[in-house]
Amino acid sequence: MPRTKLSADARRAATVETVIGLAAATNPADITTAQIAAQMDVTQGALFRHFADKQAIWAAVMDWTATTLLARFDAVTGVTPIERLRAMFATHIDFVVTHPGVPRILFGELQRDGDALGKMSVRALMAAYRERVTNLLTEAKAQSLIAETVDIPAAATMFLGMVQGLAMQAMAASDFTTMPAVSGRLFDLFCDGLGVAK
Amino acid sequence: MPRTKLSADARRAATVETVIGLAAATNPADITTAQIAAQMDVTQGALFRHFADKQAIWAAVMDWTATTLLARFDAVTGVTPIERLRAMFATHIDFVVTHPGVPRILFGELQRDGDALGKMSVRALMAAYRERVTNLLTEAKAQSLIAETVDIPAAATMFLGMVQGLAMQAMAASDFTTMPAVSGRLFDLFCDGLGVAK
DNA sequence: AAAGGTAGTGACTAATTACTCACAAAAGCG
DNA sequence: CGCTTTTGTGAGTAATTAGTCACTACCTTT
Repeated sequence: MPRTKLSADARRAATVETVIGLAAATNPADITTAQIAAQMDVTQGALFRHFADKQAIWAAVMDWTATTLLARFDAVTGVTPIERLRAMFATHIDFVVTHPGVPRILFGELQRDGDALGKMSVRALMAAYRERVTNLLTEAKAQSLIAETVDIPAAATMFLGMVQGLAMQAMAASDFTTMPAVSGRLFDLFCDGLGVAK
Repeated sequence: MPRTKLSADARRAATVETVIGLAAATNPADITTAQIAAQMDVTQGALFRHFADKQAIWAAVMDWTATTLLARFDAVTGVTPIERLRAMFATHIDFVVTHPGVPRILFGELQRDGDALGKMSVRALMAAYRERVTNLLTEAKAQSLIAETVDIPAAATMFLGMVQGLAMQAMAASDFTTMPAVSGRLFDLFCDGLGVAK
């Protein structure tokens, strides 16, 4: 029983936060509405006052993730596009380390069949992400900061792959704390591939 | 009702194949024992004669995957270690394209809590994979085929990340057919990072 | 061909889980 | 304060699903 009632907006936000917290230690596919409610000190029924169904909860989580992550990307600063790319990479890693539940949920949504809502969100997020990376790479090439010959789509795929691979390897090891240490060296290697001057 | 009874071994093998087939189009977390049985023209009860529980089915799938994939890696040929690395990459992509259910199952197992059987298998597979990549990179460096300065652990992480990222992006797009086309260009970029002479 | 072991059946169960709804109580507004 | 709106309760329910088991039918071996 909640000491204080929350407004609908606040309750929804709290739900998203709770779900992400739970996902840090639990397989998202195994998270039940009962578990979420219990964690929030609320009954199960209360959840369905704010979300039409369980899917809507996942959709809200994905929404929050996309909004927050993209906002942080857009807040990134740096003199050269390469510096901004590096900052973006670090920002993303930091986000994942502080919210380990997020990649788990993301991967879980990706598993859904057909065109499920959650999957569409992930797709949109990845597309927006890719676009930002591509733009920075294009800018870098225009400024001759990277080799003229760089295959930009391939480089964008590799950039995304670095983050995703790192996240997967962290999940496999059940340890996200080592990510920041590896990430710098990984980005250096990426720069070598682009022919960035040092 | 099955036209012919199968031996226990054959039935287990058929089950693994069926599950991988189902996972190509269905979220592994949503695959039920009833579905598996139906697909095999067998009753649900029959499955539990060959597997102690559902977990055991996933474990068998992971076993098959690890064995098959590693065997293909070890069968790879090429004059230089770099050529072998490229062949390994292509082999993996080819495997994923012909068995799209496999990465989905793998990602699903990775989601499990704690030290679930399936997760341990994935972990072992990834470790064995990483070891092979590391060995080839070390060999390449010894033969001066790649820059002396290459950060081998980072390069191994990047190699795994390329495959995993590619698989994830294919899952997001629900389209595995474009993978081979991208993979060659991706590997070229990887070589640039290593400083491979062309 | 008879026997014995093995694969498969089919009907069952116990547990879980998303979702509902009539009612209660808190919040906020004039 | 008194009234309305909105949030939360608690006790459901219907559906799904992994796993069981006594029995049957097939296959192989001698």
